[in-house]
Amino acid sequence: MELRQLKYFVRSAELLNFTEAANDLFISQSTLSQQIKQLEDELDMLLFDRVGKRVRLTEAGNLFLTYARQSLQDANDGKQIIEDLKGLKVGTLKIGATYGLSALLNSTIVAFTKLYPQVRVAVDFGTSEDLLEKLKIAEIDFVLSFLQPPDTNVFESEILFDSKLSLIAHTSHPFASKKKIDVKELQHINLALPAKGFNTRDFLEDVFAKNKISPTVNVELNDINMLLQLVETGNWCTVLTIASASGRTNLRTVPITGIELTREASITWLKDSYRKKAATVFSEMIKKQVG
Amino acid sequence: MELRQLKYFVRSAELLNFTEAANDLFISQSTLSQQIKQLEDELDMLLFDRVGKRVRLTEAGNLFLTYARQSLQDANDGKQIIEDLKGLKVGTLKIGATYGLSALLNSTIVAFTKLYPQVRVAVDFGTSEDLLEKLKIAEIDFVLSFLQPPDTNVFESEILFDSKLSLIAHTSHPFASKKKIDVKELQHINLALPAKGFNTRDFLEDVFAKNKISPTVNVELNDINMLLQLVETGNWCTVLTIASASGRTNLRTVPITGIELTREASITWLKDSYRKKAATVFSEMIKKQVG
DNA sequence: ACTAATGATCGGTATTACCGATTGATCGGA
DNA sequence: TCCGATCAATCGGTAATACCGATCATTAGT
Repeated sequence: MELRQLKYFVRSAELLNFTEAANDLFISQSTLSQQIKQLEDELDMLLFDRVGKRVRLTEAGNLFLTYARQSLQDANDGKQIIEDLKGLKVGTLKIGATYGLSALLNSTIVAFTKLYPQVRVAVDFGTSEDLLEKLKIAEIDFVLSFLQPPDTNVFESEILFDSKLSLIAHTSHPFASKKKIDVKELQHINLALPAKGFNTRDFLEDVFAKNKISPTVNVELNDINMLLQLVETGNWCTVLTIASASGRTNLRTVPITGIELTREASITWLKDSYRKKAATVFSEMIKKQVG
Repeated sequence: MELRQLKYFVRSAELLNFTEAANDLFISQSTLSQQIKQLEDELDMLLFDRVGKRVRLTEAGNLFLTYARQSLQDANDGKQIIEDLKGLKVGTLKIGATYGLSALLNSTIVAFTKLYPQVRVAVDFGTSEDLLEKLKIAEIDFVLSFLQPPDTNVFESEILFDSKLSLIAHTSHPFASKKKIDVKELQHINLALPAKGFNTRDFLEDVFAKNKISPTVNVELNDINMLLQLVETGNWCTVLTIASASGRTNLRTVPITGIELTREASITWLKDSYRKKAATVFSEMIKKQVG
């Protein structure tokens, strides 16, 4: 049994005339006759009652017709869902992102879902390491992070934009009004920083070590939003990329001088792997947004 | 797109291993690979994500899988319903019968539905002419009647049993206790007969004419059951086949002598037409019942 | 009785499903 | 780090079959 035969059968059952059905299907009458016969042989049951030059559906044919139609319909629906996917009318986009890029991500999500409201967007926040692991097993479509993945055999990265690390303080904080701040001054500020393991934190620790300074870290958190909320109380400052604080009007970013603190935000894909349409489109929107 | 390809795709999606799937499907790995590729080409969309020696479903593949499964399921269900039909687990049996055979019909229906409770039986009572018309356009599966259809090019008949016409009287009626009655004696009885057009009535009229007798016909009815109920009042007698009165204990049948009044009950099919299984089985049950 | 219409059948051709062998790549273990 | 095992893709050849045109048999309508 093949869909081709079902198609021939259904059309024949509708027209109850093999010759017309054959023309309608752009095949010869003999082919149609043979294919119907083949289907009947396989089912070991007559589907049509040939009486004279007329054909009628047998009881079996009538019963079978429903299922044949449905089978064709389902196959067609499958084809259609693929077309919808091409047009981004369905599907789920799974994004992995580090907290530092949540601001950028949020605005892109808003724009994306406006254009493609039927695509579900699932965001997975986590550390770069965790996210790359998930990317490896295709649990997510791509990763937005500041980390450049080392293994270029498995991953494929593209730099989105540069974002300098800077001091982030609430407007009420004494340092908020400063034009700039030297890296060594960080020692005199109460800091709330991302927990160890966070890429930015590890990067910072490296910087601190190299500059032989040891700032006061009162609080460390594994949630950037909570961190920023703490900063908004005015009790602490933090150090993050400028992009991290975008959208929060009551926070000020103060450039840190005395050392190069540029971080490269990048998008990372699984190398040589199929990229779903929604992912490609979304990444293009991100690039446009930052470019 | 063919069911074969969908079958290959589904199994491959389940095992996520082309080699195993190919073995499972009893085809070569190369064939499987080609067929999957062909399906992907038609959909213009990758269904599998080939990464290294692994295959994963793409988002499109995942979406398509549901429909592919359903399409296969429907085709299979169609096949199953045909099998059920062969085993008489579904379907409708449409029987045309003249009233005279209702008693026989009833008992066979009881037996049939006991064996095949899932087959619906629809009985169409009417005159032989009406029923044969319906048989011609396949509205019913066969006709049970006393009439032998003249057109043997269209119809195909088989005699089920002989049933003599006899006088039917209520136990309280004076004639009920007679052992036999001569055809000429009918003139002295008040008769209730089937309406003109009914086969038995037309046959009787012919007999009356040939014997030059004119019995008193007080009542004529186009409903045999009503006719028998009238007879049960004791006011009238009627003339029907013995089979017609079977099952009614308060009626007596009195053989009519002096003329041959044998009627042949027959089953009539549409010639050279497909006979549904239920119809064949039912007719065999009738033959067994009368044999 | 004749004619047009219809489905089945037959022989031949083009397509294609299928296979085995091979290649290229990857993975896991020694 | 190398080697063998594993896996999917590809190629060339073969067998199966979908398809066609021609023809035949039957039938419905004139």
